[in-house]
Amino acid sequence: MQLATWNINSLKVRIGHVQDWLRSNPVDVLCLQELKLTDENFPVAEIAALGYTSHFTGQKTYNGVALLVNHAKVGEATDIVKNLPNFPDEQQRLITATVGGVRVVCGYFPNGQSLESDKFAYKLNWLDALTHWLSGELQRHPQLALLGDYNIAPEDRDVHDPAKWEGCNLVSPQERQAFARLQGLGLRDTFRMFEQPEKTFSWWDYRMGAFRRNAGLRIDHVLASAALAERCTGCEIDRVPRTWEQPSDHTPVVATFKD
DNA sequence: ATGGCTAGCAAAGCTAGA
Repeated sequence: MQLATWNINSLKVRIGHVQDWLRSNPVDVLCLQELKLTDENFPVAEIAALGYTSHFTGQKTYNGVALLVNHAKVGEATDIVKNLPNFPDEQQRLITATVGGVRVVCGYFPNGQSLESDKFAYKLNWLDALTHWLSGELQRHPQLALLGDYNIAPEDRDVHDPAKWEGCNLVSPQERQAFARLQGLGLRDTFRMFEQPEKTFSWWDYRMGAFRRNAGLRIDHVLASAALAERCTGCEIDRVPRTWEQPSDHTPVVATFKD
């Protein structure tokens, strides 16, 4: 079983990239973030033509998340939950479903903007609510994966220039503690279960030739519950779509699990 | 390299992203 996550930064602009990527990477579930469109504008037919069922919760302009399910390989998704039941929120940042015996949680974590911002407090509150909700969800579903754009680089080796970024939004101690609390639930960062090339990142700024200089961050993650992590045989970041014309600033992360 | 892209909204520069 393969689970993937990709912040596509506007599904309207990137539908062609999603189609191209899924044709060469027919994963079982693809989690998308930053749809930036309302539900009535979701390209259900284009995704269905690829053999995937779409489940999504969108909003105008911002946020929006989706689960694309390869129904021929893993069957249809069940028990779909949109957003955090314990955190009323206008912003559409979470969608969860059971697919192929795994509870798949797709999240677009708040960015935070800066440590002084109200958005940073919102980010920490959102992370707190997510952690509490997940503790119950893990009891109900021992096989669970949390995929998405976390907007957190968990360690300095996930940052191209740790000195420059020290204490900043995305790498601050508060955010890394929140990430550690997720790990405290038994969730494991599948990427770090395996040997990886140094300076492997999942996001590069559009500006300043950041991709060319590999000046990136690893902020997109696949975390797996203890029981699911036992089945994990690999986790890779696919930087190829970042080389395509008019790319998303994020690139897909794919985790593979034994049946 | 100290936001110097990009997308959305809407019709010109704003907000937001990370």
